[in-house]
Amino acid sequence: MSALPSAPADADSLFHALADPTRRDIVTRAMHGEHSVSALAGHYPMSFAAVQKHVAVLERATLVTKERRGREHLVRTNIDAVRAVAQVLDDYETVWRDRMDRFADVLASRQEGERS
Amino acid sequence: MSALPSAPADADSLFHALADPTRRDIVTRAMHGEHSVSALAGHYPMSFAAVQKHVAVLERATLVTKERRGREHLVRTNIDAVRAVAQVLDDYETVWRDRMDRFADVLASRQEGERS
DNA sequence: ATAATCTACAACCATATGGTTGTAGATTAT
DNA sequence: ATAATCTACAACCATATGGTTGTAGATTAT
Repeated sequence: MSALPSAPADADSLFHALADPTRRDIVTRAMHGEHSVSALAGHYPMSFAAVQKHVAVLERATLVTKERRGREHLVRTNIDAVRAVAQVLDDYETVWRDRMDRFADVLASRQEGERS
Repeated sequence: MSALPSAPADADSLFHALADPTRRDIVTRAMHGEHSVSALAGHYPMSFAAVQKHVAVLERATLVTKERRGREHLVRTNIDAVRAVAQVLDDYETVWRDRMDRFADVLASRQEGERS
């Protein structure tokens, strides 16, 4: 569907980036619209530098991108990276489901055996 | 569907637990069947104690459960916790989609205005 | 009974992480 | 031109993290 403007980062960076409530909140805000780093910083009880670091972590994980507009750097969520993480989890789900199916097969063939 | 044998942990613990390749591998192995902690430890180039710590992190995050069988503690993946993480990401996806829909509406009504 | 196996946990260490303040470079506003 | 705003980054600090070895308690095997 969408082109790949930046290949998603490794699972390590992605999960680590999402393992912080401030960063998850930034991802949510940056989905609803563009925000400068200082606009974002205004929402959190910490220094601008701290928020800037959080944005940098998200950027390294490809979860957000920054576009320079004048002296501001607008932060935007990269939904493809979110989807990449979801994909990892869906893969787990698939593995689980396959295993359940095989398990059901074994049970079924056992019942066949008992019946005959 | 499935009952809740243990309420999933907070998103912080869940994402953090998944942000390590060894732990993700343990989750995968423990989906395919039960493994004792030492059986798991055999697969990784680190001490038993290190693996035991990884299992403890996964257990605190509710991603695995341990059931004692004799002197062994069998580790099993809790698929509901995996689903809980997937849910968080699906929520992002939903928010994004809603935003896209509203955006499309705005564009459509604008075109209406131009046509009339 | 004794030895071996499995797990838990303490103590320790190096590095990563999340926060701080301060300085400096770009850009915009006055 | 000068001041204000926005961002980047260095230096620093306390704590968390991922690893280690060692000790000890349960359980199983001999």
